[in-house]
Amino acid sequence: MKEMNTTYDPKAFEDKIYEKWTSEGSFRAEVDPAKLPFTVMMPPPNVTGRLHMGHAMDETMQDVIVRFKRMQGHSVLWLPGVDHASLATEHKLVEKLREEGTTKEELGREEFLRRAWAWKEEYGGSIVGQLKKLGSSCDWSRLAFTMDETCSKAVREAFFRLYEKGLIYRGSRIINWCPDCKTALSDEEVSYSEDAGHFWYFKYPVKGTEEFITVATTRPETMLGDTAIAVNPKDERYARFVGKTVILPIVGREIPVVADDYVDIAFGTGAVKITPAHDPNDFEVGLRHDLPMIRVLGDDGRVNEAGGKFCGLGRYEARKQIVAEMEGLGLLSKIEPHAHNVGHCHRCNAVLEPVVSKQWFVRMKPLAGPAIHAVMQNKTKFVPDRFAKIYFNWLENIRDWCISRQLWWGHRIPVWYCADCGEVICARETPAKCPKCGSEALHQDEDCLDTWFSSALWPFSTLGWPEATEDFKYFYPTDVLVTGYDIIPFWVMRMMFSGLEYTGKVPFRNVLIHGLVRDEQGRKMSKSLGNGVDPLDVIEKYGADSLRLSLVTGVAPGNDTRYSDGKVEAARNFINKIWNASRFVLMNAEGKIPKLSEVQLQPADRWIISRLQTTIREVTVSLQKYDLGIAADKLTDFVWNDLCDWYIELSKPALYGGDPERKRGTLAVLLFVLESAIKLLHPFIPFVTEEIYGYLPGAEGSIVTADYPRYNTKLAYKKEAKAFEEIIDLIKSVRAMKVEVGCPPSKKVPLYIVTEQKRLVAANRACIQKLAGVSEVYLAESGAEAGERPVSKVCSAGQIFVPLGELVNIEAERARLEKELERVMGEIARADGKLTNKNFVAKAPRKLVEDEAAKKEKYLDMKKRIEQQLKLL
RNA sequence: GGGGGCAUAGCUCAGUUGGUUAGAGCGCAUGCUUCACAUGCAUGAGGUCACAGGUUCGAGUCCUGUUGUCCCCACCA
Repeated sequence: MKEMNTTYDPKAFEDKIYEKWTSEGSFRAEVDPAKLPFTVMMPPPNVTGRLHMGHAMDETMQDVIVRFKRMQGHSVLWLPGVDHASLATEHKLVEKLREEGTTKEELGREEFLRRAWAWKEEYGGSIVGQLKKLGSSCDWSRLAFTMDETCSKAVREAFFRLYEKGLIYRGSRIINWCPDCKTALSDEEVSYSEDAGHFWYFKYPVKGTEEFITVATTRPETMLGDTAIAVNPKDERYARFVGKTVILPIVGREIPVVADDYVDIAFGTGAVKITPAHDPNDFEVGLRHDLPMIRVLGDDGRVNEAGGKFCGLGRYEARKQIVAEMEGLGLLSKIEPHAHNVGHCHRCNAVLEPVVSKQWFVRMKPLAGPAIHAVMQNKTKFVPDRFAKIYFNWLENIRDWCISRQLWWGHRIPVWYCADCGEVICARETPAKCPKCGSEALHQDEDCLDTWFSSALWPFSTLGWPEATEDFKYFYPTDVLVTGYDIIPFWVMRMMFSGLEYTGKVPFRNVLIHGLVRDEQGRKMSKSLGNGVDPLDVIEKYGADSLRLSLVTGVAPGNDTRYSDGKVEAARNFINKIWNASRFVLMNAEGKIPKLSEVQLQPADRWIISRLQTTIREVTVSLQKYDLGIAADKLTDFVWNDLCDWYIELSKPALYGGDPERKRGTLAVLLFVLESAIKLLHPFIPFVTEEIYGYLPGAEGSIVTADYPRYNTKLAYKKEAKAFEEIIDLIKSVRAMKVEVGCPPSKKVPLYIVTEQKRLVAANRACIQKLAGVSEVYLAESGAEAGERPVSKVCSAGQIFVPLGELVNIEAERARLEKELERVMGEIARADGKLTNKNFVAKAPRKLVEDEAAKKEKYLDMKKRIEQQLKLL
């Protein structure tokens, strides 16, 4: 046997073990008709990114599930991948170019893309390395990238199909425009924050009168594009103006006063300036009243030619000058401070401009319906199910999805325009000529697709769809998607409707939603706060297993969790415990160790085997329900308390007692329980369990593909285990008693036990001596055998007595017993309360009533004993 | 305005379909160099489960309301 180090040192083996797994192809998924598939698609991290704590938790959860299923005998595919992250990557690249003193326009599309690919190669590889550090057991031979050939083909196919069905259209709508990234965004990519702003009240002169209509605005610069004033048709204050015109100050344009229900009489002045090209509501008003749309802000956020003399000014400079000029004209009636929600770019945080723009959209209503139904019919289940509500809420209020981006890094829109006849051609492959006029003067749409358009296809594009590949047929639909609640609108929803639309099936049967990993004070980890913790630093310090375990323990599904070094330390300490328990077993395991079935089991053996069975059942059930936190908790409890604190201590008399057969039997039990525990733990802490597995005599191959322990009724030993609990209780009682009376733990005292479990106590005499710190164990008929005034305590097995002679303080002892009596009386009263309640006896399950009665008996017995003892004092 | 979460020990959190005396980790107190482990062992203190009603034989758990707190969506120019 190789020697194990005295302390757990993850650095000594984690990397080595991952290499072994890789070289042995342990995570290779096989299409095997004899097995049930189990498929998980990894949410692809962005190429630009570095793994953060959120990823670490997400990956750990997936890995736990996947390793569990693999050990259970499924043919597991956990498919890893990387996302091209169109906007995020391009944004970073553009910044880099700026530092180099150039721009993407200067480089040109081709050169820019060449650089982007180089960037991808560099960062994509680093993400893979980080995932391996964590221990992720994914099939690297199937590593996918959202822009690889297979995925790109799927994107064109999907676009083509939607286009043919009329579910993709091009149109001029108000979209969110980022003047920094210079692209359109979808509604989901806008993050709102409350910013301090102002209301500027402008007076617009009514033509042909001396009167004014006052309007308020938060964006004065948009007045350049005003094409009407709207009032509510029921508003008597303005009724006489409807149908008249006002003269737009500075610009001089004559614009109508229209009546529209959209205007809230009670808000502001009751009159609204209408800028159809720069506000979604105004846009609608404009359509209803057939108003011209005048766009006054260009793509760079500067006023354009339509803005006359302000042309070329930045939007805020224009705002300043316009306000000043209005004031000069005496048309600024007041300024009020006003906090309002302003949309910011998800990526660069710039203030967005709503502008009218010609973009590509996906018609969402027809796609949302089936996606809602599938979840209603439980074809896909959310875990926890409360997230289904959030999902419904999104889909029921969904608006068309703007999918075009004015970017270069991404999937180019598969649409071509004929320069000669203007025909619009959507095709899977680049067309050679115009199908209408035969012209070869075709040019492809300049824009790219929203990154999420390709992500939406991830569960099947990675398997080769639209081809009916073996992988696709075998591994699709996938079993579970693991992701954070913040991604539901971006991704979960879109994969759902995409899967249903293109494959006719839900893309996954379950969605396991988790929360965010926050910092120690509960704040979101963010770059600006600088409070992010790098998982790799933690791994460096504590090892990957400790990080993994700390990220799933004490976490309830869907809830946020806080990261803290303390939690990782606790996990590390636990793993060190496992390590040393293994070391203890292996140090003693010499010679040939018999199988469990060949051994004469002792009461303690049956107890630990029984506890193991219970643990197997509980952990298996929890994992099947994706309750990782509960599973980890049960395992920790079993290994630390039952195995280490009790069974290992109980085994020592047998190991060192000099009876070779007893020793071999105990070792058989120790090895069996240890091996089972290691297997149960493996999904959570794969490295250390693999390392320990390698030391176990008789263990073959890798723990990765070992059989997951199964609950065995024959090994449940329910009765025996319950009986043995009395021995444990007895030992605890002796220890407590010694502490209570101030007897030093090192002082060995004789122990007298009055019990009906004579055989059980006798069989465990050595254990009681060792664990309770007792010199001799006597089976007594009464406390009198322990001499005059022994200290006593009742326990579930009966009553224990220790003659402590001069150590006993009569008064203290009386107080101690009285306190105990009080507690017992309380219990009796409680049980009595239930048992005298006719309704309880009649309606509660019989077992419960019986238990309660038995309990009362037990406490009555205890009461009697304590009272007797008090009399003797 | 709409939707949702959370409120349990000093702190961080678990608590399965309602059912023993509500748990864990950390922290705290006391005592232990016991031959796997001080990254440890033993013993212990600490909780009106936010509040008020209701359903039930029985509520931390289910229902209604209140308060506090956080998040998401929408958004009035």
